[in-house]
Amino acid sequence: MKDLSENKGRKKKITLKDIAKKTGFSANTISRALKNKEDISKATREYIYKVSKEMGYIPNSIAGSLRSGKTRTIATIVPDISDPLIAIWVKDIETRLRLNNYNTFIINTEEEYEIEEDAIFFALSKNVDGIILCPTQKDNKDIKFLINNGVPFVLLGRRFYDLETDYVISDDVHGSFLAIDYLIKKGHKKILFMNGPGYISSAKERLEGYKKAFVENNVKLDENLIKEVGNTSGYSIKAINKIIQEGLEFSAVFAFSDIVAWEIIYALQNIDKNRFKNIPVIGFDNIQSRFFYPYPLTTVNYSKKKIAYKAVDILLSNIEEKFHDNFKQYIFETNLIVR
Amino acid sequence: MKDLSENKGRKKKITLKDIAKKTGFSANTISRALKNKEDISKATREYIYKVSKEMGYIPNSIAGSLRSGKTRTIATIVPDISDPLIAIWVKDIETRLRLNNYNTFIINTEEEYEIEEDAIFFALSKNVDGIILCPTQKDNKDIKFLINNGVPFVLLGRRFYDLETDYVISDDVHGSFLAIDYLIKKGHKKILFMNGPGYISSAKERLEGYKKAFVENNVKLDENLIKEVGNTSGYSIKAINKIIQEGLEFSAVFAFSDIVAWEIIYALQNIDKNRFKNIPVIGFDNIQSRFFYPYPLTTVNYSKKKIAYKAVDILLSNIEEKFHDNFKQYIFETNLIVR
DNA sequence: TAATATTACTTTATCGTTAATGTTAAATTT
DNA sequence: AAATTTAACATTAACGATAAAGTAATATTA
Repeated sequence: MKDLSENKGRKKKITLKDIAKKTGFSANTISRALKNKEDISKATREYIYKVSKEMGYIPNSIAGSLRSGKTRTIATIVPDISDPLIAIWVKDIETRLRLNNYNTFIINTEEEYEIEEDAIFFALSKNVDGIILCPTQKDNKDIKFLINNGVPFVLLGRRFYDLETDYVISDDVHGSFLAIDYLIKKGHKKILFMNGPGYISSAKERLEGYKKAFVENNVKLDENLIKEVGNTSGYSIKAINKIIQEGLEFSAVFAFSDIVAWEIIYALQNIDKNRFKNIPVIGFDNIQSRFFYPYPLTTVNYSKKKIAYKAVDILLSNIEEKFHDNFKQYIFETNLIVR
Repeated sequence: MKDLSENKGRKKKITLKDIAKKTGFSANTISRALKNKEDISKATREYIYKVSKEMGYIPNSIAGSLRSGKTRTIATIVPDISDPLIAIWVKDIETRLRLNNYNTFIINTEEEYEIEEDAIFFALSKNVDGIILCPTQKDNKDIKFLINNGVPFVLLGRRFYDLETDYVISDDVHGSFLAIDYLIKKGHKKILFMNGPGYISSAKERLEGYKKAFVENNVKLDENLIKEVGNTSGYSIKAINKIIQEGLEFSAVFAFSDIVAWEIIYALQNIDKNRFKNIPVIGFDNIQSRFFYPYPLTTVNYSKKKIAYKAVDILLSNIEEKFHDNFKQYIFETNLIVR
């Protein structure tokens, strides 16, 4: 940071060897001194620190990783970093990892299994110490591969029923139940459920909570009101337009996510502001927890920070402990925020 | 992906040597075959491909990088990945890089210069081929360091006036001018400007556009209406509350970003829905371009995808060309979206 | 005081790949 | 038929760090 010379080409990188030559110690001693290992005298350590700083030494962690077998790098594989929920998760993951001297690279799967598979192989070829994965769930071969190869990983937000893995999720059944219970107690019986794709575990569980609320309130459930929407931008708008065109009746909407909820509200306003103005729409995830959107959205909340941190903590403990026989499976509580 | 054995420990990784032993060729030949280099017969190449697939070979790119000096990895250093604008940028960056067989890791600086400096050193120690950086601009020592060490990098969204670098930004002066010109032509004279911190180039330029619009419309500008807000969540809410308590008069608001605009609208609604209902608030960035929020926000738009892609393209061309004497500086056009 | 332990190092080997150079047999040219 | 080129490999060394094992001087203990 001090040597602002005129040299425009890439400078020769300083290595341990260079510091060794300058100080008269061996490269190994330099390494051990800079890594605060034992068997180095205080004077030597301080001297080596001083010289390496003067020389502008930047350790080559690639080389270190090759030898040590550790990269202190985690792959975070998610559907889409530009989804606000994912972005919030990833932010907290990155922060938590950084404070533990780990770093992460992000890969977006775009909810495509092939990209997920590529991402995992890519991660392994980069010798990551572990993987945080929000799986597409369109297949589970790659997850089996991770299990069989003993790669430390943790699932985020989704889980498999036919595979034992570590995971961190929100209590989707309960969250969904709370939302529907609230609506039913407000007198709604025809609650349109714009759920996510059925192969995603969180969608399965939110459906379970939806049904449970009808059963517990002794209200008959109309299966026609249960819809599945994709997660591409604008998908829900088209879906709700079609639903309304087809003449389906409903008095409230429960959406798979806040994003879907926004689209529904957006679409309903566009179709007929007055006609739908008394139709409550409830979302999921409370992505407003860190933003202040002027539109008050009732939504199912849970601590995204806790989920992200827990995922990191589980992964790092697995990496550092090496062996774990009992699976670490966390389900974080959900509550309803009425706005 | 096929060997789903019961082995729970981490499996011995297959190396080029293992394939060499199995096939009878040398490790070098295996490497060259798998990398589609020359001087390998078609039959040999196909045979090696087959065997390496059967053995479940995953290349150790750490080792390859150490030897070749290339990592095909880019560091993306941004203030906060959970900011929707940044998340959109980063998504497009990751996609574009992935399609070019590069990958990226993300570091959040939280707008702190020390973290930015750490991030850059971290990136260099990871031997990245280049850096995409949205700088805090609280200092520029690290940028000078990058320049002097010939590290390929490109600035995203912000630029320095006292340093020649590659950068990609939006036309902030013009975007800001458009917004204010629109408001003035609507009859507004007291336009509160909730700008970003003054040391950020985009804030400087938006202020320039703000002033320009007053000059060109021959309207006297009240310097008291120019405020700077921080970028932590909720900051603008507190700021606008204070401004209103102090009795400052204004008939319209121009915000540094959509996020700030949302907070302003949120706060105004909270204070007195009726009193402020005719106060237009204009944002910047059009983060709704990929979402459908039900609240119509007038905002300055530009192509976030073009900016992100251009940043990647510049960086990769710098990496691959090695030498570039003329700086690549792109300013993308802005327009006003009235909602 | 001899035996042992400790301190503070050094030396050597190795991680897995790939760049650079070397080799051999067959094909081509003269 | 001798000389030269080419194809298709193999061998060696190196990237830069660190783990493991070795060593010499000094300190401690029996």
